Amino acid sequence: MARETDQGRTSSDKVGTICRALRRAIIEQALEPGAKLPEDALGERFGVSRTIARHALGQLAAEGLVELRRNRIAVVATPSWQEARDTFDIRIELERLVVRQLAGRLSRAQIAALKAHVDAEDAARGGPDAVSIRLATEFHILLATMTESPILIRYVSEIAYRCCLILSLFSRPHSSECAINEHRLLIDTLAEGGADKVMSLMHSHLDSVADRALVAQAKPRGRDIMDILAPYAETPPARPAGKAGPGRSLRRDAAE
Amino acid sequence: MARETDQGRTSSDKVGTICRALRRAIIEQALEPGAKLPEDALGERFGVSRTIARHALGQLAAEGLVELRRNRIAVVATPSWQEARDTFDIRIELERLVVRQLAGRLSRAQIAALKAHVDAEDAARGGPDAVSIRLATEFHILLATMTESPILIRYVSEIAYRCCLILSLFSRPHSSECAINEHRLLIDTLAEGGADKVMSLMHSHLDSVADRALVAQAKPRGRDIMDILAPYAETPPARPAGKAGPGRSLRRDAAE
DNA sequence: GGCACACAAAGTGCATGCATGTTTTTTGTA
DNA sequence: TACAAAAAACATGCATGCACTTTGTGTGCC
Repeated sequence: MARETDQGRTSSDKVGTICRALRRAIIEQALEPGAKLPEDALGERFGVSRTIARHALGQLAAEGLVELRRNRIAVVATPSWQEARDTFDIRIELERLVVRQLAGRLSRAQIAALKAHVDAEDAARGGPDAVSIRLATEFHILLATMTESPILIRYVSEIAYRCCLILSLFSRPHSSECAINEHRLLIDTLAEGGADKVMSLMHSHLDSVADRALVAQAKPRGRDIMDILAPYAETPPARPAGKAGPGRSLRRDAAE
Repeated sequence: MARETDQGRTSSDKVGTICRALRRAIIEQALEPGAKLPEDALGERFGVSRTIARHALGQLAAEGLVELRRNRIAVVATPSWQEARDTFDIRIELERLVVRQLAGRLSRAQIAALKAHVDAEDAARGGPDAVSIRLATEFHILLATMTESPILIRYVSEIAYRCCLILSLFSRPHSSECAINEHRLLIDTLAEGGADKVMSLMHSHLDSVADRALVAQAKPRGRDIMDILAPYAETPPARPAGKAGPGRSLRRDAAE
């Protein structure tokens, strides 16, 4: 009874639970960009009321993972290619900051944890791409966590998740071996301690990740049909063979 | 006009209204760090129900402007000094990105808008510090807006607001003339177009802002009384041994 | 057969009510 | 008077209900 600020075990934190679940589902591409997220369905699935589901969607929207349109069903965010580029630009700067703070200051335990994580990445190489991408992302988040800077952690996490989303949108089948090697190299260089060296290493690592993801600009898989058909729209719909004249709302993909 | 991207301007958007109002109140120091924000009071004040007030608080918490503790009244965030430093570090990198994108690409109208804003800053020089700080912040947000990169705009806005909060916490009476001059110089250099030059200019500008704000680490004005008294707590109250050094602010939250 | 309007189904926007947890006041006791 | 336990007041956590908006569908008119 006379316990002092023991908020640990009794906190239900349903909103947080739903957020985590949805985040994970999104970055593992179980929920593709554009997938609908009705409050009712979420609430029912997680055993809570719409109120909570709604709140969770609000948080996810604040993180940029979900798009919230008024009076319309929320959908998983669908960043444009330009947004994707900008996101990676920001990510590069943020993670340079991370490794700058970390260079030469990691404890042995931390280095071990990082190596263990990369081993896990390695182990997942045979599995589905989604898991590899998630693990690679979580490596970067783990790195950020070690700065113990709440703001940096939050921003890097957020943007890394967004990049995950982007990868699932634009990237073709993911070749993750190189990323894993780069992660190992990153750890070693961090242990050595040259801040500038690690920063440029991180820079080029993320650059190559972005390149692998974004070279093929012309392939926006789950994009809005309006955008996909834009190049074809200049021909008149005289021959409506199923894909010439999109009226208005033909977004009939995704979400069962 | 754009067929989408029309979020929030129309209709009620009560949550957005409350968010904007609270943001402004916070950055103008009408609400000091640590100020309580009960859902009831907010709801009543803005003529909405607790549900909406609660949702708004959630958004603001996601932006880092308010702290949300379970089962407790929400309060305006109170960043630690270390968090403040980290925030400015991030801000520098983000705004370097902004001016990098903008250098040499501003239209005449945009430059005019920027200059007009600085004129407004100038006009507000006699008034209260809070307004000067807000205007200076909004200058940076205006700059970010011109990139037309939603992510960059969001992040810079968020972090600029946080910096506002930090200024109100740590900064002594604000001397804003220099900042205004620096803003003018920034505009001119942006118009000329040397990206590197503008970037380093922005860097030094924000560095000096941070310095003006953060030199006096030992002066956390509106802090929690527990933190304020922390240095004195280690000795019995009979003889408080002067300043034992601020060292660390003890974290009482057991956030797992 | 195609188009427009009307109507029904689905979904969100929001307020309210009750349960639970926290803070403050009251009260009983040494 | 000082102090601690109980209780009232207060505030949040969450579910539910209703109104309004959007969307899908059917019907009548051309």
